[in-house]
Amino acid sequence: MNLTRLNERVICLIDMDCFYVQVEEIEQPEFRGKPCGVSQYNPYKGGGLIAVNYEARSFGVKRGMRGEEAKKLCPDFNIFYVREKRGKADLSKYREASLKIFEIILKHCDKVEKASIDEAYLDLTDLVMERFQNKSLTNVNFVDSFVYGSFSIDDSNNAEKNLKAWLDINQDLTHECSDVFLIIGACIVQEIRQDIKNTLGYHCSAGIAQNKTLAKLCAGLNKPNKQTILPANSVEELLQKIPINKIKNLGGKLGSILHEQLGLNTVGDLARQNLNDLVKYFGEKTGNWLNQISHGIDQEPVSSRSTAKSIGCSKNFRGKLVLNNRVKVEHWVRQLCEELEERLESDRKNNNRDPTLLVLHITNEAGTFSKSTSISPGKYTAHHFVTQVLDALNGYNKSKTKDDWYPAIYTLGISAAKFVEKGKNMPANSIEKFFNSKPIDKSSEIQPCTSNNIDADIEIVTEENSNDNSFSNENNLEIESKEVSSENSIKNSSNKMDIRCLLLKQKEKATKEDESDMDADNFEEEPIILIEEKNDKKEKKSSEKINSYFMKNSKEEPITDSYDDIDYVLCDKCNKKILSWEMPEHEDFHFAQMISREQSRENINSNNNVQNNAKKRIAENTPTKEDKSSKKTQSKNSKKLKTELSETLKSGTNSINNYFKKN
DNA sequence: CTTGGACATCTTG
DNA sequence: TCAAGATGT
Repeated sequence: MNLTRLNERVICLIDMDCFYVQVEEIEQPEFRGKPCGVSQYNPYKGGGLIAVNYEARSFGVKRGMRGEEAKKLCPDFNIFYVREKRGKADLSKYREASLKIFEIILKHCDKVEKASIDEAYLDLTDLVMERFQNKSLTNVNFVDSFVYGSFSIDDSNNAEKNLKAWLDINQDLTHECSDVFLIIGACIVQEIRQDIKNTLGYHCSAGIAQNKTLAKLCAGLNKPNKQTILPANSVEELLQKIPINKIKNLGGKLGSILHEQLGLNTVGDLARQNLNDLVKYFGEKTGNWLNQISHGIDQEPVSSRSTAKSIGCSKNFRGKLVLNNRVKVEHWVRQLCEELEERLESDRKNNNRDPTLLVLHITNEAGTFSKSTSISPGKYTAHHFVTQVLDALNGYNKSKTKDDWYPAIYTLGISAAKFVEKGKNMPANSIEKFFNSKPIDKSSEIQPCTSNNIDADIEIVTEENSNDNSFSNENNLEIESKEVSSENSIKNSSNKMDIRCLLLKQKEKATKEDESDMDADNFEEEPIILIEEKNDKKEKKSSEKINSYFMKNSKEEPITDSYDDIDYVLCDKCNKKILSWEMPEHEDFHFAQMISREQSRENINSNNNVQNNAKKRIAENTPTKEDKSSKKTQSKNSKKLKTELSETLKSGTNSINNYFKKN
């Protein structure tokens, strides 16, 4: 037995290149090799692009662009439209394609974690060790592989030479070292990718490294249709210059706190921070995680879970579409519940499980809230959901008149969760429920059946096993991993002192201002996170937005008999008054028309600019958080601190410097 | 001290 | 941006 096996893994991320586009291209091969994109909603604007193939990217077309914008950059740009149902995207075609791909992957490897509709993590350790120990090493014959790092002495810019140089160093594949394991892993990955390509026609990219975070990171280094190996010895070099937000889980708020408020640019900068400071700052868990990840350490296992923990749908209602009366609210509750029922039904078939929890989520001007109720056994129909949801929703309606709804709803979401095996959903509060409704834990699906499960009779075990090949309804879109720019200036100055000083200052300040109920020891343990008030931007623009909202309305919709104005929207396609909550369906109608025209090869590219106006971003009142200040669970002290600090920080351009200046 | 309910918030494509 | 989920408290 070799030591290496005990603490090293070979992990891979496989990521389909512009997945949705590939699905369409395979369906309609005549578009292969041409610049294409898949777009969603707002068909008359050319839609918002959710996937763009590489031919189109070379013209500068990007995800998120409008179809028409893309056409300007690339006149031959082809747009595929996602099917819509109830005013929302219907991704079933892509889910089915995804399933086929995963079936192939699973033929090669059983430790597969579905990370999204087009991404999978594989733990190849066992397979690699098997080949290593059997010495069943196929010839290393990489066709589209890269290695990260500089190994070629003479010409380090030549990727091919570089790879060859690295392979030469690790010529002896019987030599037990992590590079060899990665090479064997990369062979396996190449086989899998080739199988996918040969069987289904999809090309994909992959990263091979020692953990999930690194695999994901290096998968994005060379695309499309390429795979990248990250040797352990190159990790530091890579992280040194990689921007923090490229790391999985640091692409959002936490990442921007590190960047904007602490002035850290690269993972290397993060690695130079003092662990204690990170812990003080972000709490035990996050602080330690940041420290580990900054050194390329990530122990997260590849789980075999292949179904979602919750299934839900939601919709935003912007501008005049806000749900400000009961009719609209009930209409949309029904739509969402129907969709949910539909999706749960197929989930029930595929995954043999029932949800036990129904969750309502809303956003209005007072903030965002959620409320959950339990689902009674057997009551999985839209009808039941509607009743429950409306019941819960009423608690948020302060309107004094029976037809109106106040505060108007901006976002409505309904989801189902807490799945148990089919038929095991027991009436609430019954003791049987406690013993029988074992939540379905997909992470254990590979485990052999053991007898210590209270209710693991043979039948149930069989049912569980039958889940192995099913995949969840995930809606992630195609991954666009941007080229990692290496030109980031590496910040030289260590930031250790910054954090420490900041902490001291905070402490001082807090002690002064809130002496009575602040005790220093407790304070020490409380993580101090620089919360940039999430409403930053929103608050700024809200009043402006309201103005522009009214201006826009008066300009572009001067018509309509005034009394029912609120409920009607003027369709700028056909100039008819349409009930605002029926616009999506109405738009579908125009969309269908347009598509059929397009198919009959009429040129419709240039004729509907005017139509865009009505759909232009319309102002939306911003939720204020005031109402939430009474939350009982929040620590007064830390909240106060955070707010103070964030306000201080907000007010300056360079937050930390500014903080010190002010103090 | 552990677990679970009920929300709130974050991350991602 | 929006929608879907997962994670944190």
